[in-house]
Amino acid sequence: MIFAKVAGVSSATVSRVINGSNLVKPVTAERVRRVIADLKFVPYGSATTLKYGRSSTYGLIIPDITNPFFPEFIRSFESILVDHNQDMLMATTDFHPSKMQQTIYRMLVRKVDGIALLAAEIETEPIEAVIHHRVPLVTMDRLLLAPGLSDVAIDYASGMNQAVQHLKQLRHRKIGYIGGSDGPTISDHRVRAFVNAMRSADLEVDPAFIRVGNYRITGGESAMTEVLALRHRPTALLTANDLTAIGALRVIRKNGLSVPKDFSIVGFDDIDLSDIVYPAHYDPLTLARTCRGVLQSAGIVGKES
Amino acid sequence: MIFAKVAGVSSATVSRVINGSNLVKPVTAERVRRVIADLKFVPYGSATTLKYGRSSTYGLIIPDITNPFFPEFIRSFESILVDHNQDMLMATTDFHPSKMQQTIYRMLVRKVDGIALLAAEIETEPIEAVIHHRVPLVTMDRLLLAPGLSDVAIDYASGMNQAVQHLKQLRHRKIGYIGGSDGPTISDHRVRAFVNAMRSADLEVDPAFIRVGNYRITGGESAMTEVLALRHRPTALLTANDLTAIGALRVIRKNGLSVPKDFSIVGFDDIDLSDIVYPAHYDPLTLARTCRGVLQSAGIVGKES
DNA sequence: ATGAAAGCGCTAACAG
DNA sequence: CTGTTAGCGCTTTCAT
Repeated sequence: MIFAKVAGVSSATVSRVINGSNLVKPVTAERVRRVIADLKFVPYGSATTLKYGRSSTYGLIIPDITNPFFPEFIRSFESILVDHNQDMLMATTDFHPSKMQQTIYRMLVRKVDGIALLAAEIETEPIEAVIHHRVPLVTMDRLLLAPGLSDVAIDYASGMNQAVQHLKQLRHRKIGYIGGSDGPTISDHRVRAFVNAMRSADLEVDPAFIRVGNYRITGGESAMTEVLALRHRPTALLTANDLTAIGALRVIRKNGLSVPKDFSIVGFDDIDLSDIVYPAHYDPLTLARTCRGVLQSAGIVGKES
Repeated sequence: MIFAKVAGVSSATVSRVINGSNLVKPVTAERVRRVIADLKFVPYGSATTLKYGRSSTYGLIIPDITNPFFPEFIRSFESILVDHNQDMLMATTDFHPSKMQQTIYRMLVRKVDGIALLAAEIETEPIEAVIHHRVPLVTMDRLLLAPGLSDVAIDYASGMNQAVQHLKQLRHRKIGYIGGSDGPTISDHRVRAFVNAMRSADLEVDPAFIRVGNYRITGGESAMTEVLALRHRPTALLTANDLTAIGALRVIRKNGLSVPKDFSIVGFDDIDLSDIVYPAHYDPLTLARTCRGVLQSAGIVGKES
């Protein structure tokens, strides 16, 4: 180590000083610290990673950073990481399973200490790779568990009940639902929760009022267009997430109708949007707790803190 | 290498196969590939990083991921990185200089191959550290250059001219401006561009119409509150970015006034918000070009592609 | 209280 | 065409 020679010590001593070992004579430590500052010495993280297989880096995989829910999540997630001196490797899948596979591979190469996977694409292959390499993995709303695989699930039942009750109090009876993408994914849970909530509220579910979206604005738009084409329309709509709500809203406005006069729209994320009624389902606290759950499972945050 | 023995070759050969060297007999290569797949072998990136000092990772530092401009930027940035098999280390400063310093340090430890710094906090010390370690650094709108330091600047003059001309055509004469944070930062450029644009349009600049914000919704709100308290009000407002515009909008609505009836508001980022007039200044193309500029300077993208 | 040395996994140079 | 080896920087054990 070239640097150590300048300080007149061995690299071992430098290492000890940097890691705050108390085995170094204060005078020596002080001298080393001064040289570190003078020479702007920065250690090589990769050497430590190589030696110990830990990278102090966590991977975060999200489907779509354009969905305002995710920036808020990222913010909390990163903040917790930073507090623990960990870095965040972030990647977007854009809903492409192949991108997700690449991303996971790259994260394994970088030896991340854990992965939070918020993308719903149910590709089991890359997930198995993660488990095989014993990298803690936390998914969201997949409702699948396995050794090395945790899942943080949202309590849809309660959220949907809140939303439906809220609409019922506003005297809505004909309530529709615009879900997430078709297929055997998360969205099922939400639809089911919606149907159950309607039953609990003694309201009838009209199948024509249940539409499929894609978690994005476009999905909300096309679903709402379908709804407007119906002979009998619902008077209120729940949506799988807030982007879907925004899309629906746009179509409503484009057609000269208005919220809340002609329709009530309830989103499902508590994104910061005015003019719309939200049950605070994913409120900041819940959000932070979710993050904490993710990181607890990954083992970097203790159960209490 | 334990793994290499299973395949009956040396680690060097495995390395050659992985890196696509043509010095390996096809039969051998095939056999190695099969074992790689069977054993789900994933190389240790940190070993390569240690050997060559390159990590194939780029750092992206932003002030506030809650500002919708940044997710859109991140998306483009990451997409270009992924195309080049690079990873993204992302960090938020939340406008805290100390966070920025920590972040940069951590990125140096991780031996990132380049840093894109979109946060405006003008702390020269951490920036000097980056330059000292010869890590390519690209800033945005700092308008400062140095060896190893590039800057991608936005053409405010043109944007402001577009905006002012647009408002003038709508017959506005009393146009105000809500800027970014106070102090000797970027926002200066924008204010100056605004004043110049007004002059070019032969419109008078009323100092009372020029207000300070903070690039966030709250800043737009308080500045707009001040504006509403004025005896003579402007009829149109330009804002430093879109969040500021949203804040102003909120206050306008809260006071029973409306856009565009009582005020015209023009934001400055082209975020996806309806109901508001935007000159497409940071349109997707411009955005991508900006990213490309950032990455070109960092050396991972060629001048033409 | 400090130094010497080994070893983490990879790859380029060299030897065969 | 393939194997051997050195060395990247760090930390820890073992000497001293």
